Amino acid sequence: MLTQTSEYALRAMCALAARPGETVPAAELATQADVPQPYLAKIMQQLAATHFVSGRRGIGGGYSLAVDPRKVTALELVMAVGPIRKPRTSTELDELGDGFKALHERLDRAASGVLEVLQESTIAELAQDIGAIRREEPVLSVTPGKNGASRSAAG
Amino acid sequence: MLTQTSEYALRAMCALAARPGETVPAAELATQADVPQPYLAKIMQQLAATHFVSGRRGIGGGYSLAVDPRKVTALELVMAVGPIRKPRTSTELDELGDGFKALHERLDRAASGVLEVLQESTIAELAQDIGAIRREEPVLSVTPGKNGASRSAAG
DNA sequence: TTAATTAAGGACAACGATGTCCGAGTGTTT
DNA sequence: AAACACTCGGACATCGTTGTCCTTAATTAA
Repeated sequence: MLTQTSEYALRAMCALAARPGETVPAAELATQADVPQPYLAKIMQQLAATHFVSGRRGIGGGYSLAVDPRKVTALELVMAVGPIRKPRTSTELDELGDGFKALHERLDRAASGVLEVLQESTIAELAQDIGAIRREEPVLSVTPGKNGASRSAAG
Repeated sequence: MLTQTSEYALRAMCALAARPGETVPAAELATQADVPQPYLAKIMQQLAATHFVSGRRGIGGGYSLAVDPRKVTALELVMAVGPIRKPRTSTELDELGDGFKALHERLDRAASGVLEVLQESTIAELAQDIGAIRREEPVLSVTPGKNGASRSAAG
């Protein structure tokens, strides 16, 4: 029903929604969203192809939001990265015969519950608690010395 | 979340629960539950290994219920054929940082909804409507004539 | 222009879910 | 007992998802 990719996409999108206007590299998003970096890159590609984010290459590049997070639901995002298993139509139920009505009713009700939760949740709502992660240093420059490593994290 | 195998297992188990005491071949269950025959065989194996059903080989063999359908929940059955994705514990939520609380709360709520539906449904309840399928001829013996098909089920 | 940085895109590997097949075991018949 | 028919049980193949890697393209700084 809900795949791993779905959750990765939601986390990354929320992390991005917490930085409105900013262009964030995929590597940084992967760190904040706790997603394998190469795989998140793949997911971000899909989100860029479906115009949820826009990617910019080169120095200072990265991904930035291309939509209003208050108007995009979690369901739309999940559908963008992969087809979601929708509950059966009543027509399909008839095909199987009437014997499994009780079973299919319950299964479909469970599936509908998941869809509703996703439908009712906007990206902005899901990302509302984020911002706490901004307290930490985003990414540490690993270039050795030169101007002196100022990476004492415990501030 | 809920895999195809889960649904197959539930349908087959319901079909079996509608024939208490009987030993039904996997092929017949596959027909009634509308599941690919060779694949259902594999699922029935798992259900036999987990002692939900007991298999008997040879002529007149098949599968029979090994549990009380009123005391087995759909959740137990689903877990028997494959691990189900359970909601995160609050401890795991802390590991990821506090930023994604709202997101994970909703996702877990959706997952919990599915679990609850499965938990609240016993096999007996799900199979209550079955029996209608017994009106139809179960499987037609395709062996031509000889001693004549004496297996007219409609008594 | 050259070098550095970053996304875009495709090829490849690993894994589980799904689907198919053949051998082992059981009962019937001779 | 031996041969045979029937059915389960485990091994094999296929497919999509998940995850990694490498090459290419675009953008910026020097």
